Amino acid sequence: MRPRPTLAAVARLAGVSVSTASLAFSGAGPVSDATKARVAAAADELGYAGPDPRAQSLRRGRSGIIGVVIEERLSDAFRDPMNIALLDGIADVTGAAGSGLLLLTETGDDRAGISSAPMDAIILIGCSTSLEEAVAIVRQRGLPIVAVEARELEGVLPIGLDNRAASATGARHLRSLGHSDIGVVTLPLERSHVPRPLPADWERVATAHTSAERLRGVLDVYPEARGFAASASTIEAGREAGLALLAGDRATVPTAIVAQSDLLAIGVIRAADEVGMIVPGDLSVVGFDGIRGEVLGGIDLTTLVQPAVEKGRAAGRAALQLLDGGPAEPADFTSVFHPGGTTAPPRTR
Amino acid sequence: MRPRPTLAAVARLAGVSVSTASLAFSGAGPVSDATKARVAAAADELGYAGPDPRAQSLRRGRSGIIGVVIEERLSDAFRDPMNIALLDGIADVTGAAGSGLLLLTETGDDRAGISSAPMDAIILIGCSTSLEEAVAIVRQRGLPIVAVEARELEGVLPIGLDNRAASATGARHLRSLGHSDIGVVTLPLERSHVPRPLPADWERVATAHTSAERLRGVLDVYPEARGFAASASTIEAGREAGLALLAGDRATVPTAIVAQSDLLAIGVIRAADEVGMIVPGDLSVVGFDGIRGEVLGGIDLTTLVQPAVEKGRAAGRAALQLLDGGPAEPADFTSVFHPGGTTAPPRTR
DNA sequence: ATGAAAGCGCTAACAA
DNA sequence: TTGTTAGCGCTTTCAT
Repeated sequence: MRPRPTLAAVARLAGVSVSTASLAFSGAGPVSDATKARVAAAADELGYAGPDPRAQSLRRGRSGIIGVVIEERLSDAFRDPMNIALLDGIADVTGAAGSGLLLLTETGDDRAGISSAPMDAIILIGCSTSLEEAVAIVRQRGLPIVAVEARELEGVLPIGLDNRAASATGARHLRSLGHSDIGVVTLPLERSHVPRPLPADWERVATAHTSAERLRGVLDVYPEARGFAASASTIEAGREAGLALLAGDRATVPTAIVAQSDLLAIGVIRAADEVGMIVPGDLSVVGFDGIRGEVLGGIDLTTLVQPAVEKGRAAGRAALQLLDGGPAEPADFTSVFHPGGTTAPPRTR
Repeated sequence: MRPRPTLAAVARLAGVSVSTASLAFSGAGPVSDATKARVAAAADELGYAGPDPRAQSLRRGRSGIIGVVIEERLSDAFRDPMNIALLDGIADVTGAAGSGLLLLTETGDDRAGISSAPMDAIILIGCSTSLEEAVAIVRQRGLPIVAVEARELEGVLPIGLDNRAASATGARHLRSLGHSDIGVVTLPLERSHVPRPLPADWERVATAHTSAERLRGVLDVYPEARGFAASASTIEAGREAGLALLAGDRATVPTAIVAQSDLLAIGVIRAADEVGMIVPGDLSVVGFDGIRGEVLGGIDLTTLVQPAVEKGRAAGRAALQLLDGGPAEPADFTSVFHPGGTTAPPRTR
């Protein structure tokens, strides 16, 4: 691997000044065609691959990179279709603008990336259980910050979702069907993703904004709902939580369960199946997200459909606007209630 | 957003030279504790967030970023669990080394990223249908290149998989069961991912290395096998391909199908189901990959299990070694045949 | 239309 | 232990 030729070398060979060569390269600017051609020839001969992005970054004060911070390990994060949709939406916008996406995970003490990777802006997704620290670091660096579904935070542009209202809608649907005893399976509420019954002081310990909001929405309608916090947004975690809520005498068990994600809902349905309960005959189940495809196994889930890709696009757009120095539009998305086949009136007993 | 303070400013405030401040910051180097403290205090007062990564990149000639090139849109790429596993393996190694992963897609004319993003090395994954161009660009830039399951290419460090041999193993399994008429559902073979029967001149038009190798493996055992090229590695594409191969009179239809991915295999099984064929009674199905989890829907697929995460780790390690200037170890992985419940002797007819 | 010069913020020699 | 110096490769005034 030869040392990479520099623009200076090209200029020298072409017999022009460095600045002229630079202009000739960028295409724009007043350069005679003859000169342009000579520069091109020289570049070709030397195998010049274009301006060094590192030098460009320094000179222009821009790296062309947008960081995306994900809380978990990639394999976990990508297990949830919502994250993928979100990322896809972001990539859609930023890719079109010529910016690359730098994937940063926040696992362990791996603050390295977030505190020192070259980036022009940062988008925080799915990292609600440890927002503060990330934000503190990034803010110190003076980078524009966009956060998807995070608690309002000084200097952070929010991309929101109507988690509380939408969840309340789902709950009211159950109420209108006649359910009076329901359970909630929440997404992880705190940093320590330990599955466990919802503690009484959850409001105090909860650091995950999305989970808390969705929970509040349900409690708005069913203040007495019992809850169980799942360990992750996976089918397996949902199943576990479902088994926990459905354990015991049939008469003492909830007649409906609101799950905070569709994957959790599928897990709950599976749990119901395992304990011999029919959905929706014996148990109604409501999800959240509106995922499509294979994982559903043909189930028409009653759920709240959120515009995940659009959310991603908005986040990407906001990041681009912020780093352009312009004011960015905070966005607020609305979920749509989808009445599916997993809810029905409770069996009279 | 104030202009970001520079190291020079910190040094001035602390009353030391810039180089001393630099050393004090990096922790290493001989600096008195008193000085260190003063520098720290100054940094604190100014809100200095550490060295500017852009300047560091230029000075050190390293950006700390490793590019990962994916052929398709993210949403497509992430639909295949193998890609996620691969990425996870890569992230595992590179993350530990403090390098970030820059996600680059190769969609459309978006060569921007790959030709000008700041990176120290690049890993090509799942982009076998348009390898050459990508490699040409990157090689020009003088970046170390690692390619996963790609055709041997000058200056590209290969991370291989025994695609041909493993596929042959799967085929021989079918032969030993007594099958004589089999079909193959291949992954996309060319750039234009159009689903269609395998053309006679596939060897000439195929640009996808993995698909071609797996196909050769099957043809080594069944030279007469009929093929159908799927449009992607998805269940739906597999179903489509399956329906195509299983159309027509039961007597003229293959008794076994080798699918080049597990997702395709599941699709084929679904197709079989739709045309009223029982797996494995009426039709044996072999997959490739060894995915686990929900998508399988409880099916114990006969397949070839590849070490995807390990492959990713090897790719990450290789990239790191290359950019350290050291020689890197090409790696070659082996798939393990897993005899599952989707293959059986053909029904006598 | 072209050239000269001044840094972007940092680090790594080398000197003191 | 600390300071001085010289760039990394490029872009952007400003002058010609």
